[in-house]
Amino acid sequence: MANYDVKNEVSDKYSLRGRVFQKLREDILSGKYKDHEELKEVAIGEELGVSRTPVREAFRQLELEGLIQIVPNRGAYVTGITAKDVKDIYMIRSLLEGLCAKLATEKISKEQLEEMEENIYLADFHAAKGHLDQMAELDNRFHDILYEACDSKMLEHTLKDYHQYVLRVRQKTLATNTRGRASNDEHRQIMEAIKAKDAEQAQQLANRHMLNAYDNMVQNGLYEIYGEEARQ
Amino acid sequence: MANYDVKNEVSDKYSLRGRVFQKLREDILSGKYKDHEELKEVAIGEELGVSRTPVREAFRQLELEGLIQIVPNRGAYVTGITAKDVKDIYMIRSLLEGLCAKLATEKISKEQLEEMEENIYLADFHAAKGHLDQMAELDNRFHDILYEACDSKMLEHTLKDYHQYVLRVRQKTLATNTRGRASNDEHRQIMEAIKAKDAEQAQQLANRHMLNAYDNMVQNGLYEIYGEEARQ
DNA sequence: GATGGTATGATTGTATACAATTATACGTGA
DNA sequence: TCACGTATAATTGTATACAATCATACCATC
Repeated sequence: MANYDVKNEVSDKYSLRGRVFQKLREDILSGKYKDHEELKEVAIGEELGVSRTPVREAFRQLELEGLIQIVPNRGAYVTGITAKDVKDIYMIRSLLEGLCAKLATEKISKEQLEEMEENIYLADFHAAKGHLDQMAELDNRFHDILYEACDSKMLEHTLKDYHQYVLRVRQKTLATNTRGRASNDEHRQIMEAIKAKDAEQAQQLANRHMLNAYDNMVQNGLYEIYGEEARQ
Repeated sequence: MANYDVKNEVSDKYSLRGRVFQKLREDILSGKYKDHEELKEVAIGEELGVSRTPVREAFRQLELEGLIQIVPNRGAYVTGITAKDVKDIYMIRSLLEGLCAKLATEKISKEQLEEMEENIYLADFHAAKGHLDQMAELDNRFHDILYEACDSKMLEHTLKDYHQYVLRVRQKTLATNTRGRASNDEHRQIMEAIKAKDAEQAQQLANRHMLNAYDNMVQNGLYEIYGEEARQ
């Protein structure tokens, strides 16, 4: 069996296809391409200096991500992310992160638990210093550890997808320093429930953690970035 | 705004790319291609009588579905579905179908509710007659209605993905006539809870419906189809 | 015999050419 | 003026050619 890189993020960064995919995803999520806008293969290709082939392949991936819709022989149309989408994602994630934490309580390895503790410790440090970028990075990593620790390929895959999806929003959320601290405290509680093998508690805490993150986001009015018409 | 077909299933059936995608997905899920098997573009292309281009595009989609893993400049390797995956999917679906039913209680349209009632009525008829194919078809449709009725693009998308994923297993499950009837009775209960606007009840029933479906599957030993090594 | 390097073949990555389909513009006839 | 059909252009769908990368086999060297 080939010992290929299991940690390989979906679609490599260094092929043209991968770069086109990442670029387009970023541009759609950031709002550069508006809802229902048509994406033309040659135009995108010329803009990025590549031929149609990698662009087309990226389109096929974006379609499965739900970011564009491809109509045969017609074209590709942007299906942007709306405020309603964000709300729904947090609702879904709330349930699934809870499940994930519950499963992780049984399945987590010693190494993963240690990395979690280290993560939280470090995050305390950066919170005190006001290092927002590092905070965001550590927050990402905390959740990734949790996803990996649940020992479910399916759940991990789904959660990582959603995580990616709302990443842009979430990073702005953490930029409010108080939420950064509160978030890390919640991480600590989750970690300690897992460490104590209290699956029920871990589930509830992870569940709440998501709902809190969403509430905070709403309070700070971060929906603005998606424009008025995205509002439900 | 272009009035493109919103019901368009992911990847059209009639383009070469779409057909290759469907064929490969079917072959992977049915076990024709074993775990870790390498898929070669030219070989697949020759087998299906198409060039590499549609095959490559199908590969990119399969990767995002998690059915294969593409290693840059090396190749595509099958990531089969294991018994553990099926178990995890039902666990996840149990939560999400519950959420979906809860949301649908508020959002369902009169037309959707009527189609549901008709669906259940028809399923009773076919159950009595022992028409297994129609039962399976109606079961699929019941869940699709529910997914559409929750009025959440994100949730609908995720649930449809998972539904597709386990479809092959599920159809065999319904083939046991008693489960077909029981399943339809559960559908009726869910529908009536929605009709009575009892969201909490709808959520619980949908939740249980999934767990029951899984239990039944395990009892009937349907994991066999994935071979011994798939068992956890 | 083991090790390492090079040549060769196989496979994927990308670009481009051509075919099929769809959208648009224009002209004809009522 | 409007409806309709046809021609043309634009765009996507597919096939193929070429480039880059990787795996393998073979041979030289120790």
